[in-house]
Amino acid sequence: MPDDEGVGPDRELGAREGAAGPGPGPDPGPGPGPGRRRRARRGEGERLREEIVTAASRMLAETGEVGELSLRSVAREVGVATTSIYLHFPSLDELVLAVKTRYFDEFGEALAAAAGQAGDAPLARVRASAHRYVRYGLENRGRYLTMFASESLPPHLLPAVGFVGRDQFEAVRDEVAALTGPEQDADMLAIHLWTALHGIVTLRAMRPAFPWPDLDRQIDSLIDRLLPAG
Amino acid sequence: MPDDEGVGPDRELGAREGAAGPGPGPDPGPGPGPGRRRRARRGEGERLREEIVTAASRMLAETGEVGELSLRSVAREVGVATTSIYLHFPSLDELVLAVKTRYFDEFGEALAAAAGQAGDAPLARVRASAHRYVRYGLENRGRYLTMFASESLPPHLLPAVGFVGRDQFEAVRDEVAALTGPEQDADMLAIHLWTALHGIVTLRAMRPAFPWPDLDRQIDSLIDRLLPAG
DNA sequence: TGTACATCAGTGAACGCGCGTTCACTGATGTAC
DNA sequence: TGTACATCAGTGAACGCGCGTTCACTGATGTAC
Repeated sequence: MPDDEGVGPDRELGAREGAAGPGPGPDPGPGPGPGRRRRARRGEGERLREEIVTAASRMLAETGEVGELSLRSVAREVGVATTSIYLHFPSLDELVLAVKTRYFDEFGEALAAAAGQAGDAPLARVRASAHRYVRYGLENRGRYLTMFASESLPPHLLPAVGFVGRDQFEAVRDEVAALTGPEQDADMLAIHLWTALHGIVTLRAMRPAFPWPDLDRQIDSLIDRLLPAG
Repeated sequence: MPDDEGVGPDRELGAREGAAGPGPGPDPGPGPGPGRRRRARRGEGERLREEIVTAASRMLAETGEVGELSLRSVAREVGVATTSIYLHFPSLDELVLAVKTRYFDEFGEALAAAAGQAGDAPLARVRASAHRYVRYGLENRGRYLTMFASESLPPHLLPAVGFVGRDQFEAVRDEVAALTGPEQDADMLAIHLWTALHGIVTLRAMRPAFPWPDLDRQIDSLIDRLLPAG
């Protein structure tokens, strides 16, 4: 047995009532059923916090509609009393902020990975980042809309965040700057590219009935136009 | 007095209780007060429909959040019983559709007017359209978001609309096609321009804290890059 | 010219629902003595 | 080793609110006779 820091077995997340279930029913599943959730031990209250963020993240990834998320629906999804959310988040806004933070982290990692796999050639890295940006946004529509469709955070929370999405912009800008060299206005070019990619994701998401061209061809054509041939 | 098409005096929209108000109070203003709304005469029931669309349009223009609009809040704004909305719209979705239709009409007119004022030179017309597109979107944030932030219409209504925004795209495309000539892929170029302009509007609206460059400079720079010089 | 009646335009009470928030409570886990 | 107690993690009933939707009703306007 490897060193487990004294954490016993059967310690998986979201575990509810062990072998000593109350009834003969084979469905002790989710929902506010008769069996209470097995409470975390002292010092492990953060486990519920993690479950809450995960559930809210899953729900927002599906709908992308921040306004449709409710405290009660998250509690239901986790299988916990509504009031238990308050143990970890003072309001729904703070929960949404935690979810957004996670989304941006994951998105940033995906972009960095794409550039990393593309090797060292600047143009290849820009292309890879751009394709990954759009593909990620379209494949994770709910996540992307939650990140960018509205700030939907109360003003007092914004300073803590800076402005979200900056990392995503800077990832693109660094690639562009490496590609075009110092004599070009890399900031302006990167803004062109970022806003254009954002427009592609959101318009395709909102107008699926439009006769869009092939996605890869569209992105390549855009880059050919926007960035000086290198 | 110019020819007024026989429409009598005192026929303004939203008129409520004339000189014969019930009480001495100087405030027969909005809200479900004691005085009932003066009912329209026979055959003029469409007047209320117009008032409802206007009120909903005003409310969505302020917030841009379709999900926050409720039947009851619209009725309150108009100063009418909630159930009266049903006299003209079978559901909130149909009302929102009517508002969107109006928004797109107005937006299309603004774009056409901008191109018209720019004269006959293709490049000048493209520039004018592009600047007007972005400026309109930013100055009418709520309208623009209502038009483009989500379809937010039930599937059975979509076929009736085609897809909204097509006129706006085609206005841009026609200008681009006139500018670049037949040997270029005008559709692709117009899509680049449309998605980029859309990205500029929505990202600026959602991320006001970002250090954006001067708007006109950004748009001109974008056009210089996207469209073949000439 | 007078009167009964249909219809048009709109009202208002009532329903059940999901919501955020509050409050007092529970009961296992760990700690002090 | 045993026991009283504090605390941590979570429950569940209750509140008032705005919502969409239903239903029976009202009452002025216009029309038929």
